[in-house]
Amino acid sequence: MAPLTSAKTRPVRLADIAKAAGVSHGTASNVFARPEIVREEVRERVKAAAEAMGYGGPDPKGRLLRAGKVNAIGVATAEPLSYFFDDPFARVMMASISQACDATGAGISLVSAVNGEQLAWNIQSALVDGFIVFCVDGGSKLVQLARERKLPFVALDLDSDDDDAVAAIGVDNIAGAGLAARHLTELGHRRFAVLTLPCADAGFGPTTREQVEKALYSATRDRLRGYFAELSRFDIDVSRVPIYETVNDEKSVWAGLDHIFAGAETPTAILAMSDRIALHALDWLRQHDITVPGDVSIVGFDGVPEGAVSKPPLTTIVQPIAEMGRLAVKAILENDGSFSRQSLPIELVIRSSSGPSPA
Amino acid sequence: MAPLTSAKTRPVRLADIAKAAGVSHGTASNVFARPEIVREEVRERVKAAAEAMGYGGPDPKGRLLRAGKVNAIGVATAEPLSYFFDDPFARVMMASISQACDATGAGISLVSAVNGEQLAWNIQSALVDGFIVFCVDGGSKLVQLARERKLPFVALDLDSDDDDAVAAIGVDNIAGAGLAARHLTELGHRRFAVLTLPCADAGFGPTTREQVEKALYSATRDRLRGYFAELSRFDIDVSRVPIYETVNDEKSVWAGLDHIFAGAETPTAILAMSDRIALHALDWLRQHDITVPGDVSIVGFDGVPEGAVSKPPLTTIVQPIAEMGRLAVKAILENDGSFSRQSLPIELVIRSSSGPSPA
DNA sequence: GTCAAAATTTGAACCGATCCAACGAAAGTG
DNA sequence: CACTTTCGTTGGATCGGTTCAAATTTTGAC
Repeated sequence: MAPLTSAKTRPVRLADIAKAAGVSHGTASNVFARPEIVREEVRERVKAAAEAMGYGGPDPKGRLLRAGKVNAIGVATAEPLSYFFDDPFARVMMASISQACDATGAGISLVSAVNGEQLAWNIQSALVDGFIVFCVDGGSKLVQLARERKLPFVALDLDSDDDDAVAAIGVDNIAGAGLAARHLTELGHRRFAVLTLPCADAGFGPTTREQVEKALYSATRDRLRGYFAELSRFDIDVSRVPIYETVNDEKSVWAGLDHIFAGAETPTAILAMSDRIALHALDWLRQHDITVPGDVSIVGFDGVPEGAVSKPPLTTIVQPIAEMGRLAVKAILENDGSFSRQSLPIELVIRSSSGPSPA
Repeated sequence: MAPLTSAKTRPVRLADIAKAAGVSHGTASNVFARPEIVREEVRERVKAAAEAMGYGGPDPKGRLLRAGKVNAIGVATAEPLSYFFDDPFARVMMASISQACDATGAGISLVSAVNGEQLAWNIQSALVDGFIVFCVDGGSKLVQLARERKLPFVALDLDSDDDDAVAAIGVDNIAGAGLAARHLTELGHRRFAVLTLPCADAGFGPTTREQVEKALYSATRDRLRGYFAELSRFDIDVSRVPIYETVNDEKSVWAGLDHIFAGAETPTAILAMSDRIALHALDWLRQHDITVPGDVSIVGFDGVPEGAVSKPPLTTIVQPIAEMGRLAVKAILENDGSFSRQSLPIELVIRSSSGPSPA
């Protein structure tokens, strides 16, 4: 009773079929990797043996070790994995990253974890040739982890504070935010409110300029700086502009508007730090019979496709998301070490969510 | 300026730091894998050596080979990679797959390719413990490829024809389609049109029952069968029901409706094989001032979240997408070989896109 | 029939870790 | 002080392939 294939495991290796076919493992390997250099008769014999023994082809695990290259890039975020499929910005970015990967034949590994411990492990053990890091929240920890791995990586975000020798691709958030604020002031608006992206680790609520300056995520900081710099230029007292921190979801945005419009002096213009925030705000305003842009104007940030078909279509600062994705993939794949940081142009796209101040 | 990676190579291996620290490679390995069993003094010495030599921790490539398990599951489709981020059904499915993976700490690798040659290679060389196969189009080839890899895999789709011993999770498309057709007939509708998912390899246009029977993707076949079986039961002459094949995008759906509504006898009820089709149809109808459900009723299929907030909200057959994702991941991860195929319940959710026949 | 060139095949080395049986030293026991 | 445990460390085996210089067989020319 020879214990043959125990149906549980697949202990059939290349060496096994080589022996079965009566050739060396070197030749067996060639049959799969470079069939043209092995004599037809032998090739068929090996293939037959493989077939007979239920061999599924060379195991990539083995090849990988020898080759060194995984041929896949990791995309990392500190959000839960589903972030990639839920968030509009992430989706557009991922779509362009995928296209770039498709074009070069590289695969994509999604790396994430909410729990910090787990995240570290996931990054340390990810089988990838490099990382693209989504610096949404807790970005610096991610960057830290990615760097420790000593693999090429690019951060999708330009941190204006530390030009820390970390390779990064992003936009000038300060300038972009300035564009938004300037657009609204030029339309005559003087009473503003700001809906921010997350600053602290969790939670939402009214916040202050000082708090936002401490935000983990640099884009949040820079966008507020951009808004306020421009508003100040128009002699608007930014210390009186209400700032509400959201977590980029419907609930917190609605709570923010509840809060803002409960005040005595309601704004005629809202600066939203993401299109997602702006779109949720549009819903809230519609439900409260506040017309846009009649009563209130709103400008988003990002330029996701949903903004073009919302009601009304959203005026926003569009980032060249597709281009960013493409460059990020390129930076990883063709990593020659030279790449450092790249700032891409943003653009104000005026649609119908902004109009003259009612006052 | 900072000396990040030496950019070219990273020839520093565990063995190198072991030598540098004057310990055996076994001990060096333990320092990283089971620090608690090595004496503190030694541990620190090895860590210091690692730090000094710029060692980024044990390379997963090596560990992988020894461990055998990749701890990642592959999600495969014959569509371009961006399908995962564009298609509403895929997105919901992926979100639930991600959640299940997050919960178990497994990673996700996206595997795809439009080009067949490339697809085969990508599947053969994917570093995963198993595959979840999206059987959208060209499903059988994918299943074939996945099977050859001799790894556990689950197809997300129940093919009513070949219960081919392939593990699969899906819904009873025939019954689901029946539910949709019955709902509309009970509302008095007698003039129908069907918008199908892709059948042939590419292209769209008017088609016939016979053509659809040859569809590559079983869901397309089964849904049509379900529609027609139920309609026949109500003595509707299904041979006169126009069938238009779409490719599940706006362009083909609109072309389909152009075609269908150009006919003499326009339908009062549309059976759409996906919510995506139904949603695009809703847009077309609105633009043509055809009221829904006043003039025309429409029922979708899938139950994607967008359907709940469309105008009007979509009556549809909802699949338990989240549950399917969860089960699929479970099937791969806890693969005990026992699993075969599982049919999940579908449900008719009546919203506002369906109403009594105008006639 | 002989010999060099061309075509194949072989087998050892290597990729970078983990695992484990065996071993040496320190600690505990009688 | 001899004798077991316990603890920490060692080094060889292994995971499953690819690669390449050297060996062997074929083929071709004279």
